[in-house]
Amino acid sequence: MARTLITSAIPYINGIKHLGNLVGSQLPADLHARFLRLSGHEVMFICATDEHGTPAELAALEAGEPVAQYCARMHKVQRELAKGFRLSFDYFGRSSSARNRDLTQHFAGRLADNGHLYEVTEQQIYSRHEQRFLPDRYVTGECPNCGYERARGDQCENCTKQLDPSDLINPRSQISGSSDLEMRRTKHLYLRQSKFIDRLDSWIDSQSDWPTLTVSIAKKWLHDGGGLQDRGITRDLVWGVPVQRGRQSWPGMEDKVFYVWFDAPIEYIAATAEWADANDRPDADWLRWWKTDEGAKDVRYVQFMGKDNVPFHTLSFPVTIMGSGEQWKLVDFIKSFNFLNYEGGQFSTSQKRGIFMDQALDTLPSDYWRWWLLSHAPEYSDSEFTWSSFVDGVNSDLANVLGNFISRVCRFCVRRFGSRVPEQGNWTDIEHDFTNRIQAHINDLASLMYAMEVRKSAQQLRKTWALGNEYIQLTAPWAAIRSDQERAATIISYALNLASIFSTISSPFIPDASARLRRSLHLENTPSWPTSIPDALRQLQPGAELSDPGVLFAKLTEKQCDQWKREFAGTR
RNA sequence: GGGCCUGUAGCUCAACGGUCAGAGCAGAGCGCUCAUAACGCUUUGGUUGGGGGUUCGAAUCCCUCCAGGCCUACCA
Repeated sequence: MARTLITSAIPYINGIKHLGNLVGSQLPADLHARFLRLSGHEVMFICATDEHGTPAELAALEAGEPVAQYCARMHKVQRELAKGFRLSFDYFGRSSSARNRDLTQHFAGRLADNGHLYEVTEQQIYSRHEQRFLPDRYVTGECPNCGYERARGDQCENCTKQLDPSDLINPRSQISGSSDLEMRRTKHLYLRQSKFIDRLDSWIDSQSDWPTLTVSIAKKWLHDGGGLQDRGITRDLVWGVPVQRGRQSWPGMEDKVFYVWFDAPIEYIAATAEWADANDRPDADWLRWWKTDEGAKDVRYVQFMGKDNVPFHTLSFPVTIMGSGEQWKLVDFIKSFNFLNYEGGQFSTSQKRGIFMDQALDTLPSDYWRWWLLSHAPEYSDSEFTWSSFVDGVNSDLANVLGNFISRVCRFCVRRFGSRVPEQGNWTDIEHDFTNRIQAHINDLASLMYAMEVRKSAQQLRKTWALGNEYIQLTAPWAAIRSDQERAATIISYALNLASIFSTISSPFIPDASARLRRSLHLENTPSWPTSIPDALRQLQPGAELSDPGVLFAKLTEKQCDQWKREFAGTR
């Protein structure tokens, strides 16, 4: 059996994610995981919260909570929202877990043993008032270049000049406003990424099928300027994985933690271990997904992420893996996404602009969002959410094409055949023709789904749904039943079987509606992807009960659309 | 500043060197009345951002200009 390991970029802990975040990794990853499971693949689908780093500390501070407590609370919130959107993770872990601590320290130890780490003593801004070191961007002051007063320590937003915090005139802490700052010496560990340029280069070159976006970002980092630079992997923070060399302490590195981008991707591995722990399974059960020398040779590993995450997944994390000298699985395919915009601007977490996951679920069931977002996924360029487009898409695709097909067939059956699947007689040329067309459509759909062509898959699925209405229109059972009861029975049975097929092939996009439809057809909710459509069209037993599923998707009104436009116009 | 990406019908997007540049939505006409006033059929919309070049042939390759987006390594 084919095995696929799927990871979605892990969402940061400091708040509720917006729909742009959702469509950029977790949702398409879920689509792929659901499709592969339907197709009989063994799937391990992993996600987690990314909990370390300065923004988490600051968010906790703002919330007036200890950071560990804040993260635990926000993890639960994000986990519940993921459930609300029906994201079918096998495990939703935490980068603050003991498993990730141990693995992160293990990797650091291996890298050190293999000579890939070195110590650098450098000057860093320290705030005496807050008793903490400040990351460059948390220092603000006057730009020496253009005089802009709120320039950040890493770059001036006004003139875009790259800065060093020591360049700033009248520097102060962005966090407290305090100007009681000084330069302090501090020692950090650097990862020799530069040593891996050639290896990374040939590895990336060997990936002939990666998306342009993924490859071009990786290549730019690899070769621009002086080429890939070494990167500091430790920070002077409290909240994070304590710096250790495996199980050993690291002299001179006490009170330091690993950089969040060092431990975050390791959490993909750690979360799989957390999955094993949570299910009382031995280590071998998670290692067989990750170690090629412990059973993972046949695993295909696919990552989903937004384009901002690409450098860490194509370069830094692979260096961690390669540098360990151990047989950890490298990624086989990276599916990266552009950004989703909102009503002519950007979705923004910091400005709280757009629609956030909790608000979305309070407004409409998850299937509505899943369908629109996936059918408009920003695959090849940024794409745009507007309420009008959302309402049009939902009404046209879900209510009119799919929902109405289900409704007209089921209700006809309930009224004319007493809520039982009628006998399916011989097919005419019409049925033979439609069966061929349906088969071709579903074959194409399967190819697109396997290739992770998200928008095209949605388009193809919609085309397949439309065949249902075309069939009903052409065969006109309401006319047939007046003169030929048996013919009408055949038509309705054929259409009901088609509805059953739809419930299966649509389930990766709209799992709830699919399950509801299966309940009305009294089918078990463990479908598998149909390979022989002629057989699938004779699945339902004549005489089997069925019930009216009701309205699967309510049409959205212009009034609602206007209201939402107003409601979500400002910031939350 | 440098790099990458995008610009195609009113809207959202396909086509990535080769039959009249396609699809959905919106618009128009016809049909149907089982159904969520839904559905089906037909149909109107494009000098492919501007200009130049390469080629037998360009939306597609090259140059240039214009517009938008993203990244630029201590936010994640």
